[in-house]
Amino acid sequence: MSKLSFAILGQLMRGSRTGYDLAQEFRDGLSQFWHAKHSQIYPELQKLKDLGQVKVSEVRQSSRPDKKVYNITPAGECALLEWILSPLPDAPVRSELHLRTHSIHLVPKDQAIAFYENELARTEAEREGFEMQLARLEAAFSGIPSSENEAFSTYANLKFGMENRRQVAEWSRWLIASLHA
Amino acid sequence: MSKLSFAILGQLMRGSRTGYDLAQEFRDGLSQFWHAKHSQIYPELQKLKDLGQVKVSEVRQSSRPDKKVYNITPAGECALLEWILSPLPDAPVRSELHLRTHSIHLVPKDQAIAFYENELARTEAEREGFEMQLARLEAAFSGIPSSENEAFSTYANLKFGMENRRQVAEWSRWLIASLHA
DNA sequence: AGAACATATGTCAAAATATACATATACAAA
DNA sequence: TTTGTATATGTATATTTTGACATATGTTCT
Repeated sequence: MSKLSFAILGQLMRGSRTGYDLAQEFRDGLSQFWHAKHSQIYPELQKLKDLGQVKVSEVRQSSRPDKKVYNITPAGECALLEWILSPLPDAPVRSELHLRTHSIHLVPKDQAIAFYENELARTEAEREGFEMQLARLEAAFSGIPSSENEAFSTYANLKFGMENRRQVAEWSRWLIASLHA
Repeated sequence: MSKLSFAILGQLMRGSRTGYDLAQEFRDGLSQFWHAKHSQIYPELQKLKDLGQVKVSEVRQSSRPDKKVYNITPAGECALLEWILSPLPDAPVRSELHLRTHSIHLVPKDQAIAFYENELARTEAEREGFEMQLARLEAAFSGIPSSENEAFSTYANLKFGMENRRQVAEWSRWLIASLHA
């Protein structure tokens, strides 16, 4: 069972989805903490079906191409629940931004400043995105959702994203100021 | 030219290294922002040699196995400098911690709390590691290294690591408190 | 004397991921 | 009418990364 399997099961636990639906979620909101392309998703759904962790029902559509709707099975639920709190392996970090920063003393300062100004703008835009989503969730639930609700999990990750972008932005500003000095 | 190539060139820019040296650096300090195993490094050094971006000299040793010392070439330097400020592609995020958090509402609260208490301890330990390294660098340079110095780049990444772990720890504490409520 | 460990360099197979190829329907815009 | 876009599902190929296998030297500890 790959990590992608659990990513998919986690989504199916929130309701029925097609491979296409999942691909869109991995491209958009979900992409803040996991990412996958449809070329990975379709074969993975097949594997999960063979393992009996999801079941599929084909739905005929007239206005659109037919689709395959996937649901999690009790076996799938069981596997998901076991995985959530199992020991977390320390994931190898690969940040190209910091790989570049590691050699930043080699380049002209003005160009480096422009580079990080650009990164800062991206980071701020992302932070605003998180803040808007958080505000929407808070409005819908009149505050923080209770911890039994799936919206709580979503809230926790959105909050992380917002705080994280804030931290990255602050660091970028420090770096830009240091390069100016 | 893969990202690993640039990771290696960045290290060789700081001085001669063997494949073994690089593997250790990727396992230890460098691993905070890039990671690679020796099984990836040795073939990559071969490719870089074929491209003329590094040169190798074999060193006979009496007290240890012979070794191959790699140096960056002018062509390698040129490729590295071009890469540092080139447009940064947005890297797909894959955080297993947040993938799990996405389903945290499904598990018993007390077990979830224990899980995040454990993560918090790891994060704090990492933060202390960064703080100690930062303190050592500051002591060695009597403050922040100047931005032309390679120690500046190292300092910037250590500072990021420290601030990042602080943010992650704060979020973990918030999450634990929310699960208690 | 034997075991464990750090040094040192490689290869091979499998898994994970990305990029491109491939096809089909329906709707809206130009 | 043709072009583009969203829906919908796949396969094929290449690259990246991991984990296991493989070997050899010298030192230190028991």
